[in-house]
Amino acid sequence: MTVSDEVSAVRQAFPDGIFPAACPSRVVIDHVTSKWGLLVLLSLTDGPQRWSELRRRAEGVSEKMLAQTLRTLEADGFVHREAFPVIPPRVEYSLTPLGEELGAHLVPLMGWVARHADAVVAGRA
Amino acid sequence: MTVSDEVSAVRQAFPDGIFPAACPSRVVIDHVTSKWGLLVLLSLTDGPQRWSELRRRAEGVSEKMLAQTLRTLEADGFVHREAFPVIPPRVEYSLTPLGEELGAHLVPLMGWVARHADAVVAGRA
DNA sequence: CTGCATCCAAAATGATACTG
DNA sequence: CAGTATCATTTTGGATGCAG
Repeated sequence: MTVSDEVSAVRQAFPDGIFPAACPSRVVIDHVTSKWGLLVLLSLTDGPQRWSELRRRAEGVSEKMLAQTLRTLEADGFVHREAFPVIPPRVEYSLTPLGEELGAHLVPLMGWVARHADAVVAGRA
Repeated sequence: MTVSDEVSAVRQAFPDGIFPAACPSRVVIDHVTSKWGLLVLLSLTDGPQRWSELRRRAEGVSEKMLAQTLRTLEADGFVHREAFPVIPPRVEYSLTPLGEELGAHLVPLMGWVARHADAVVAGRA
């Protein structure tokens, strides 16, 4: 075993070590690891945030992609959207309990990447 | 703090909570969380594997994308490629020490997703 | 068997203008 | 402020042929 005990969890889900194309995990993985999905989820681990704040923190995201990402994550049950009927409009996004669980796995991953990214990029001739 | 201590690691890297577009982490994240990068890395946590085996396990990947993914991960220093000068050709891919570290974070994530994917997908009306 | 190169189709993404 | 609509662009994917 090269990694750890958690491997068994993956093994249970994929006994023959194959990741089926039709597997529901593929869908979720695609959403979570999408270009902006990860950044949005990570931002939200800091607590509820407004649209404009998310747009600012996930630097480079277009309005279209942010809207799409948020709607996807909301449909997946990771993100909660709450709109306040005021003028000007105010909408707050936050993680659901499920989203918090997911974030608990994402944060260490991002932490590791942040620590090693410079070395990795530097190593690419 | 909504998630855990590891948050501080991310905070250190991104003090103002902004994920800069030009950040090296973006590049690494894009590779690691690419559609096939994740599956290839996950497969390799089982140990060294040949091209044909990876192609079979990451169900649905085309030759073009597998080749591209492997070259990217190799350039990043996550994957080691060893070609044996035999006929017919035999090429084995494995995780580098860096890749093992990364895999250690990816496996728990995938485990969690595998356990929740069905519920998530079912919940999408 | 393990790839790389090329062409073409399709999907994801982005810039911009506009609305409640 | 928080989006939507539209169009242009980029990226991705599949099919095919070929080489070591």
